[in-house]
Amino acid sequence: MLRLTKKADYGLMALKYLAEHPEAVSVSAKDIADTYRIPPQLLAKVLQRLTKVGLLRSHAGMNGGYALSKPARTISAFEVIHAIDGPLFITSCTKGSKGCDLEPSCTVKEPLARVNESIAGVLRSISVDDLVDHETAAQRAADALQLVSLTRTM
Amino acid sequence: MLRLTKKADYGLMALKYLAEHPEAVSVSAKDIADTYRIPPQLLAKVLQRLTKVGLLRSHAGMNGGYALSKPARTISAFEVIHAIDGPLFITSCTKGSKGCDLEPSCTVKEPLARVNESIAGVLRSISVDDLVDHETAAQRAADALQLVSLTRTM
DNA sequence: CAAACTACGACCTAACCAGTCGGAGTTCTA
DNA sequence: TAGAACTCCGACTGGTTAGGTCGTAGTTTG
Repeated sequence: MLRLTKKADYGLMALKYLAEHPEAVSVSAKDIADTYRIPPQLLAKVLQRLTKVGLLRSHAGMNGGYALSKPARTISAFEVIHAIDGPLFITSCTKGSKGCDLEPSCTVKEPLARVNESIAGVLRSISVDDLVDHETAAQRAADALQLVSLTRTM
Repeated sequence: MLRLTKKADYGLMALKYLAEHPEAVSVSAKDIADTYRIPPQLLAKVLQRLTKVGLLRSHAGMNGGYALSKPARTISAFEVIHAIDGPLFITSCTKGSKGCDLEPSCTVKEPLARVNESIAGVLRSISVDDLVDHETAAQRAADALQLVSLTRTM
């Protein structure tokens, strides 16, 4: 499965929208929701979280809305996902502090933790700006894939 | 969250166990379950799926059990996860055939699909054998991470 | 003041994961 | 040849979580 939540998707879509409309001083959650046919209230919640962590700046009141707080190129997909879905762990047992129950069983988890880091690295390499320019993002991801493949044993 | 299921964890643990005990002709699900304190029936189910896709060979009857159907080095983590959890899609809307409902909204999904490929590449680069030899696996994953990092923009 | 926003928390619902149960088939061994 | 020790498989349950809604309070502009 290994899929990220819809909220994270919505967050990325919204940031992409904002990156595509730099001329707009402030865009309301409703505008973005209408564009992508997303439940407005749900998107609002997502944007609020992104505001809380400082990726967005909000402006209440009439003609209010959201705007990027820094250049799209400096916002990574990792930041967005982390802000919305929390820390990403590929292992199901790694729950914050305590490890696997209380057993010495999980010898498998150590190497998987490294895999987890690799995935985080990939997500860190993608910026919101990359989402806008398809060509660039596709190329960058392809490069990453190719380099990773070099380490394959099979 | 982006985490894989416990079943997948169990599957990897079991394969690791089998790889560590090449002298055993056949290991019962119960033996492995006891070792790792895993619900025996649940593990049995997982092993059955792995058998179905050809990663394991099963032997019914007394003194029966499971054995690897090919060298541990040639079994990737990707295969295991795919067999147990099904195809992995990072995007929540990519459901087999049909795309995002029926809208032109999901322009975000194209670059994310590339990210998905990168992650799959990382998982493909880890073999069951790597899980046994921690040193090697850690090194390989670290290499992969470093290479990926080279493509970062930030 | 009223309209159009953000902000926030409580709530509901449906899906899915984890784990259990029961029964049927298979193989070795005494 | 009977029974023990397995695999195999589908159905069922219970708990968690994601997805989405509702209502209300606060803020800014016209």
